Amino acid sequence: MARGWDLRRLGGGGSRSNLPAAVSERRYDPKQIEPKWQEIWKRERTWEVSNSPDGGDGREKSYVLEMLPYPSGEPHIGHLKNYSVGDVIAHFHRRIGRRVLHPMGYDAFGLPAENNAIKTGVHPREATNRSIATFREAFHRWGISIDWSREFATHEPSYYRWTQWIFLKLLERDLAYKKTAAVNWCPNDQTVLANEQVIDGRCERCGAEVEVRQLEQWFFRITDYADRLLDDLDAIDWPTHVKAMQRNWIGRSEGAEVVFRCEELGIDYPVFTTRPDTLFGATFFVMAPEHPDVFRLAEGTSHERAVHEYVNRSLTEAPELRGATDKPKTGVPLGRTVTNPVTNEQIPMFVSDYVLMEYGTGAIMAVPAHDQRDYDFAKAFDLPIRQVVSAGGGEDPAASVAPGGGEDPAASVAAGGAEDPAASVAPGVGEDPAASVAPTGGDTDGSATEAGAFTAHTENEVLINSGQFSGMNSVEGQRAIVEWLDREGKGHFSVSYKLRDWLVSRQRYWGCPIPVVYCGKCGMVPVPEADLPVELPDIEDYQPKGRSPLAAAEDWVNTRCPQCGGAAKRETDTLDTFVDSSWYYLRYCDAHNDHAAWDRHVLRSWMPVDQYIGGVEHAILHLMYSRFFIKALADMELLDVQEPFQALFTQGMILGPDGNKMSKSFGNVISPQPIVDRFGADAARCYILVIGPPDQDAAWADTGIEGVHRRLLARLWRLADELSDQGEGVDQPTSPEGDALTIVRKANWAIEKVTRDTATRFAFNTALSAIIELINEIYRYPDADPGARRFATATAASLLFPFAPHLSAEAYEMLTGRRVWEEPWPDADPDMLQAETFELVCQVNGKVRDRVSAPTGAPREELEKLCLESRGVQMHLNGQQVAKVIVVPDKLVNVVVR
RNA sequence: GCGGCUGUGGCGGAAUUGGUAGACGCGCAGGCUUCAGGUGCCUGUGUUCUUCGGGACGUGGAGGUUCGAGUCCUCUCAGCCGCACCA
Repeated sequence: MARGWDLRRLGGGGSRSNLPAAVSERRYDPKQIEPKWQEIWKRERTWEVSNSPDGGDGREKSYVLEMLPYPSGEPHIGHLKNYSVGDVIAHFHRRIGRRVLHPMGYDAFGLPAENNAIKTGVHPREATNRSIATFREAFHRWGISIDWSREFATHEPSYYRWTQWIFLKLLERDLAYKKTAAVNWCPNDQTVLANEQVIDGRCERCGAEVEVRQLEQWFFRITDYADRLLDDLDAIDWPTHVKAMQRNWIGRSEGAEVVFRCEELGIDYPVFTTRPDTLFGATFFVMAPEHPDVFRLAEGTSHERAVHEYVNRSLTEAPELRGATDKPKTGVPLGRTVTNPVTNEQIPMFVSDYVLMEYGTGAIMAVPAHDQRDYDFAKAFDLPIRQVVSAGGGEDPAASVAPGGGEDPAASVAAGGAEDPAASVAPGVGEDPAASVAPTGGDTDGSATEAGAFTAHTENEVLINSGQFSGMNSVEGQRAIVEWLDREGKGHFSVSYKLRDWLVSRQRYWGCPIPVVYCGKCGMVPVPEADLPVELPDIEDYQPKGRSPLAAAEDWVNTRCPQCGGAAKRETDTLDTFVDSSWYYLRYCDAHNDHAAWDRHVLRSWMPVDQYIGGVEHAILHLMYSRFFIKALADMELLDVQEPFQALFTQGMILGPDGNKMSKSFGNVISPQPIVDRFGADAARCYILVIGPPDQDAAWADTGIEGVHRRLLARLWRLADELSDQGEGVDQPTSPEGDALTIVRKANWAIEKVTRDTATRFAFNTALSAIIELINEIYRYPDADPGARRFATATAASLLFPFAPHLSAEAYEMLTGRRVWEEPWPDADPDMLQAETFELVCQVNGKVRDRVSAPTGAPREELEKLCLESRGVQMHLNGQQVAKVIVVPDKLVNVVVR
């Protein structure tokens, strides 16, 4: 230390004192600083927090959690961002006096390790444990403040024992069940997939085209919770787009179930509709190709053969081709009719692939006048189209649709007469089939009317051609029709969901075994809790062959029935890894409990997670499954919260320097480790946070990290070094003057700014900018009172701690000998937040014409006078009459002239 | 088609409740220190006109409200994300 100081003296030569630092041999060296503090934190277990009952020391709890990492190879830059954001929040909460739980673990089961095992023969456990070691090492080197005492991985028997226990609890409650169903099969990964894991007809993981197979599989009854999953979104502090995605996925629609009877076969076919008000317009009936009754219906009719051909073609068609919304409608008649329950008309039945078996009842009533898809089908098959709802009722219909209805064909239709100016307003409808018929179809005799196929569903709509219901608006009509159907036993109100039950079994090895056995006498028998865990055996051959590789482990498969003691076989499917990660945050609360998954009282002291941080890619799967688990477990009175994650923050992606998503194929992958090696963890963390709002995507730029290193970290270090022996205390000087006052004010401004940006907005980019501004200000006045500079520098170090913990700890220690994380978060001195003068903005007609210095808190009259007298304002008034003067105290004066 | 989001200098981005547009960083230009430097330090940097006083224009576009609009309202254009033949 002494040597460095001497060199500075020599080089400084007594001129401006910002020079000495420049010639110093001592430099900011993260390679020295970072390991030093990491060692201290590890040795002293600084970030551990206890569950002891007296731990209730009056401090408010805060559970800060980043999403469980899947350890594969090395961590990437997205991990660095995720844990940097989380660590800022964890540190900040500690510094403002909360008891913070900030744990870490690993999502250790899963396909990549297993696929690697198939290729290389290395046991998935071995590869996974290696990756875990690499991740753990990285988190240490990044200086993330983790309570390591609670660490675990989901592939450890001491963890999955409880995953199995939860499975049994769900089974007990009939929330886990087995059924044969059409499921998504990935031919590449040789396993089934959950609905949520199929993207555009392809496997989310490997991209292979998914096949549909009829298989017996395990499901969790998440649909029982659809309404609660939907409603409780209102009570949690999540980004709107994530809530929107969940709502969308749950896909609740209200409507009615209406029964259409096939008299010839004497079978009732219920359909679901959201538009029971259009029931009089149902002129035909369509079933999905997968509907179990299609062959039976067609049997003995002249269409039997055509139906077989059509269905077979549909079932073998590639899902994404079949799902294309723009392809022409196809289908064949079934040769049967059903009765429209309100008109008693016999309407023809069809089979068509635009009807989905998975939604509703797999059959629909088709209302071509008011549904685009049905309309397209009716046109293709020359079926009757009957308008039963009229937009706008008696008054000029155009009025209700005209604004913004340009691209809406209804506008031209509703306008009725072609003379109506509104009709000509609708551009670009020429290519729409409806448009060509619209002008003549405007009259309401019902025969040729294909109007309204696209009308919005509003209270202005009125039912027509609907018997006793004609004249009601469509909202009234819906209710009246369904009530009538209900009385007649032909229908009732109903709710439908897009959400399906969660398919949890996988025909793969590297996952949590499902704890049931199959006994010839007793059937399916759950493994008793006392016998858990059912341990995953080691096997020779990982190759999937359409069934789990576990099926070949005969010693393991063959077992005794827990009930009768007879020969039995184990379930060989394993659980979807999303099951493992649906409850891990509970285990952290009580990680070492070996007689229960958790203690309910301990859980009560930590749950829910106060701040969850992760990527949007988990907006549906992981987050929905976890919410389901919590609700189910709460219903079993095993815990006391209704939602796992009270607040959610979704961080944006770090893109490659070229602005593209980082990927090997673009060759734009930035790996965090070389960055940390070169600039240090503090610089890497700060750069990732200063680059922009953390919830937005941002492209990596090497020059940016150099900026942070230079302007923020190295300069703070130099200030601390320079000031370390220029005094003792770092308290705010009692009555600073001149430059010292300026510096002290800036420090207080920064305290206020950093606190607000960090606590309420997650605006870490502007918080860091404020610290840079403070450092710039200390630099700007090298000759100011060292006491003021020491105070400001210590303040900067203190504020920077959540972002750059190593350097901050070092700088703070250089100045004070104390540990910055043991200091309370600084409080801004209100007296220092306002100067005695401010720059008054002088405007004429809203344009800035001058700026003059004015005393803070000056009365309006004085400000008005100052403004009117200012040179710039005088120049622009030149004799015009002042109409009005607006005064905003301590800010501006606007002179309005005519 | 439905739902959600974003448009601000050469670049990333600031701007709290309607009140100085462009904080901070990068880049660029000039200067100082240095044997030298890709280090450090200082100054300047929206566009444009200028008689060097200053003026005009400027937040995707067009209107509107207001003394005053990046911010509020209406319409519109572009891009991104999610879902999608969901009855």
